[in-house]
Formats: sequence, structure tokens, C-alpha cells
Amino acid sequence: MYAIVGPTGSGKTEAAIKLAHNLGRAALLSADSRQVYRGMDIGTAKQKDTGSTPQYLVDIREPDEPLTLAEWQQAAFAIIDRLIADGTTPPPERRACLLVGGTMLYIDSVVYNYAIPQVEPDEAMRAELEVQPVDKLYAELLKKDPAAKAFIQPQNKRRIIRALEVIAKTGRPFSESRRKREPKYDVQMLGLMPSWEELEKRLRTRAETMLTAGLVEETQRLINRFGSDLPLLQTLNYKQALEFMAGRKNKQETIEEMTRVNLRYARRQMSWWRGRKEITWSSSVQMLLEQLEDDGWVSRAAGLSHDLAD
RNA sequence: CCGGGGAUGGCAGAUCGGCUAUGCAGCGGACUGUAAAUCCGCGUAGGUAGGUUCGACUCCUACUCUCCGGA
Repeated sequence: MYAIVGPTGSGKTEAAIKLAHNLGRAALLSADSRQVYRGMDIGTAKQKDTGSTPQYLVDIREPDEPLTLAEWQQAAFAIIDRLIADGTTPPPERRACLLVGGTMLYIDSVVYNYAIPQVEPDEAMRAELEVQPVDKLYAELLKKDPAAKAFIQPQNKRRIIRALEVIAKTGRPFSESRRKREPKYDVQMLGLMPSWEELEKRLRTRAETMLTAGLVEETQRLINRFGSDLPLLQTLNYKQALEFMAGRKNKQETIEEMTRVNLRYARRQMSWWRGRKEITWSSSVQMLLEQLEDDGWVSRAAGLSHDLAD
């Protein structure tokens, strides 16, 4: 199993499709918190055509029923188990699994087998806590779970509330849930990151393409169906499309703005992965594939999937 | 040409005779059920030349530029 990570617009999906082709029998597992929603295609740069390679966890929800991390993780585990792990799948359906996407937390939840607290969001409780001052909430959190100080910042109300929610429902400190478990799968992590100049160029071109391809119309369709206060409309690219539609920005300004916010997001993604020893980085799709050949990973995996197919 | 207002970091925009404005952008970071979310840390200033003062971005003078009104 491979995980292909990299910032938005780096060409991860393209790399994954080529790699899947080289491997022979493989499937794509999308780790993307926005591509899971139907009708959000252009703005999320969804790749519908993956050739003969199946793609999972795309278009699995309507935009008005949000998917949570825990649900996504369970769905991912179920698919991976079916494809490669538990041996109950008849050989013809078995495939090497390529986990590909930019949602860092989603990737990690599978690769490191996060034990996500089985506590569903409690809207009533959240609303109640929301109106209280942060410092009070933070003090309460530290009293109940002193170790939380190491990873929750004093002003981060949303995460403080989540931590309090978990403590209230489980009676255990939130910090306990961060323990690492044994990984379920043997995952090879590959990173794809072109130069920043190259990435900026790609993102600008992609922004232009999105507008030409009908990003505005797609946004309008979402508004028509779900109303203009749909939270998902605050997503990258859709938010900028809304500004354009409201006449606050012209087309050129919108393209620049889209490029800028995508670059900012890419920076945050890179800051998540920077310094991870287990990721092998490449600066182009070509390099990534060559590196795999050189290290014998492809042939090994190809042999494996060949065995599986027998 | 006359009168009046302004000149502050990449941009916007406050305050103050000695003590971090702030926001956006930029750079770095955190992250276990909203994660394309949320949050934290860090640069870069005071048009030019003089003067007053222990000390000037802050007060005074001149100059330059600019905006508004009037010729």
C-alpha cells in the first residue's frame, strides 16, 4: 500500500493514476475532505476520469450532511480491508491500494491508525460552551486534563470545546486519545512537491481553468440547492467564486486571489509534512515513478499483486 | 496662483514627547470527530532638511509630493 501526499495542485492524482497503471492491479483511495461531496467537482479539482482504475471515497455524500473524520476513517478502513488486508476478498477483486490526497489529518488517521474518540459531536453542548469566554474554557480543560496544555493552544476555542466534549462523554482525559497505535497496514509514503515557482504557475493555470470550466455555475447550483449559507461554500475556490459573483472582484482579481489562497493552503500542508522522515519526496511525477523503479518498489508491489491475482 | 487637509511597514489604517497599535499579505509553527477548518509565533515603519528637547514618528520652520476647494 502506498500513500501519495503533497500540496494542492502538485499533481498527486496524476501520479497515482500512472503508478496504478504501472502496478497493474491497483485502486485509488481519495483522502480529500471536500471531494467526498457530490456536486463539488470543479472547485475541488476532482478527477472523475481515472481510466480503468477504480477510485474510492469520492462523491459519497451530499453537501448538506457533513462527513466527519471518524466516519471517513471507518469507510477507508473498510475499503482497504476489502481490497488488500483480510484475505476474504476473492483474488480478482484484490488490488494494491494507493491512498492519495491532500487532507493531512485523513491520511495520518489511516497511516498511524489513530484511535479517534468515539464521541459524536453534540451540537447542544457545543452551542452552550461557545458563548463562554475562552480563558474560562481553557482553565476548565487544564483542570480536567493538564496534559492537553502541550497540544491545544489557549485561544483555540473550537479545539478546546471538542476536548471538553470528549472528556464529558467518556470521563477520560482528551490527551489519552492521542496515543499512537500499531499501524494496521504497511504503508510506503511518497511525497510530491514541485518548486514553489512551479506550484504557483500550476495553481494560477488551474484557477483560470476552473473559471472557464464553470466554477461560477457550479457554485450557483450549490446555492440553489442548499442556500447561500451552506458551510461548505466557505471552501477554497468557492469562497472566491462567491466574491466574484457578488461583483466585489473582477475576473483577474479572482484568479489572483484563488492562486494566493491555494498557495497559502499549500504552505500549511507542507508545514504538516515537513520533517517527516518516512516520506520520500519527489519534485515531479516523472521523478516519483523513476524513484520507485530504482528502489524496486514497483516490481515488488507488482509481484505482490500478481501473486494476489493467482 | 491662493486657501485648506495629508504624507506612518508590501498594502490599508490608529495612537503617542520616552512604553508592541491593529488588520490583510509574507515567513515559521501546532494539529486525533468542522481539518480546504481552527489556532499560535515572527519581520518590515514613520517624505526630505533643519530646529526645540535629556529624549521627536509625535512639537516648530522650510522644502518636496499629494488630495480637496477657489481663481
